Amino acid sequence: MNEEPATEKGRATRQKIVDAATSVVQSRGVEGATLEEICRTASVSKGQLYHYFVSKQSLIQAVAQNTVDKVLFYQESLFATKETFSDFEIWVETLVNLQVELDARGGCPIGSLVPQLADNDEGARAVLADGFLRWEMAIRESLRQLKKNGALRPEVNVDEGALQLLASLQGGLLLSQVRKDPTQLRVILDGALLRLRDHAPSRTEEATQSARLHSTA
Amino acid sequence: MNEEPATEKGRATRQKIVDAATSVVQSRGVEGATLEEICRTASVSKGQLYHYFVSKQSLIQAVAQNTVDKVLFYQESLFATKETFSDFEIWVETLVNLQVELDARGGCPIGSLVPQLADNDEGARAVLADGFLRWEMAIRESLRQLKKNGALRPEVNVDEGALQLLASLQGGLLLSQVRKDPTQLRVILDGALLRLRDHAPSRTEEATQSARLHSTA
DNA sequence: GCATAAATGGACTAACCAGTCCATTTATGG
DNA sequence: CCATAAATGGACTGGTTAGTCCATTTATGC
Repeated sequence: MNEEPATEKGRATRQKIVDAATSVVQSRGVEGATLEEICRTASVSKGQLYHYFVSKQSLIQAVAQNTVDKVLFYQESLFATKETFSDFEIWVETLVNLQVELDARGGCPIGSLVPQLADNDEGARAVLADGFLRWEMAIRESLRQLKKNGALRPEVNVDEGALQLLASLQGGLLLSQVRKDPTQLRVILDGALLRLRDHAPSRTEEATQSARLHSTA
Repeated sequence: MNEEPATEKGRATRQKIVDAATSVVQSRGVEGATLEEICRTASVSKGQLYHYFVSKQSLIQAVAQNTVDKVLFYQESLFATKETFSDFEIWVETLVNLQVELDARGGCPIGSLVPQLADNDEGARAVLADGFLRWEMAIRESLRQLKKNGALRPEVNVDEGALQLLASLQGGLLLSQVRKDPTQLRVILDGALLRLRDHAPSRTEEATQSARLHSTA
């Protein structure tokens, strides 16, 4: 479908275009993003864009893939080491703080693309669905780790838990965005963690973990 | 901003335009919806459209309001009588069945508009935020009723519960849409309901304390 | 039924947009 | 260095779009 760059320079230019397009799509939406603005943002000519992409649609699919890769690179790093419940609380705080910095704008970069692409572009839908699957698996592995460490009771269904946590995150980001209030995300995610936490070990250990969380702030 | 119809016929025409626009926006997106397709769908001329709306943006705001009204008319009816927990389970089944009928397309009509409008159109954002508030209040009232009937323990925080349920619904619809699998919504909502029934203690105090400690930025 | 206002139909425009085309420049491999 | 391929710049086009304008038709109130 697309021209694969043959040289290093070509690959760099292609990536520059995809990054610019990702940024423009994020702020203007898929249909609102024009190739002219993308070219201007990337400091690239129209000829270059069509040298690397056969159509706007194929560029948009690359944008979807790029968005997924960026978000998951970050999220997978956050989920790399999750041993205790307070690690998850730190994760929540990290996400809330990010939304504060962004002024609650943008929502989830992946989630925002879903209503615009899922029903009209099967290729893009598959890319986004794959992104959410990777995300869900990262959460699932972390919960499994927690269980292994005894921070979760064996009866806890980590598969369902991961899916529900991801859904709460998506809904939380949506509500934070529309209400311009990042603290909504905290209340929502804390609630989602709650059910898992009900199965957490004794109050004493919980207090220790809580203390550690608050002292590292 | 808009011309208010002076006659009954005028009001009918205006509504016909808004309904057509709502439908077109749902399938093509805000930017993808053209005034020509809207006029064709409504069987109305360009002159009529601009007789009732000063711009595309003001039409889109009317679409947002119309979408909110339609969804909430339906949802508020569903929440009218909620006495027991199985009433909520029926609510979940109703929503899942609706998504099956729709082939998991469209997602939440209100939620889908958020990424497209919240950051670029303050008027539309306010309309959507108000819609979610009404929705949250309907859920809240139902939970309060449940509590009154003894189906929920007195310690349950219905305010947080309503918000978390709404977030799970939004995230669940998003994931169902992108995965083309309506059953995702059931797993997600059942989990959120279970959380309320099993009555986890509220973490409000701790959450606010955590917020205080972390929001030094 | 008449004067006035509301509603309607549709041609028209200026701007814009995705996509084309091709001449020119730059890199690569032998 | 030379031949070839890759990369670049940007003018151009045909179709589309939001928005305009105005003549005509239809309704309303007195």
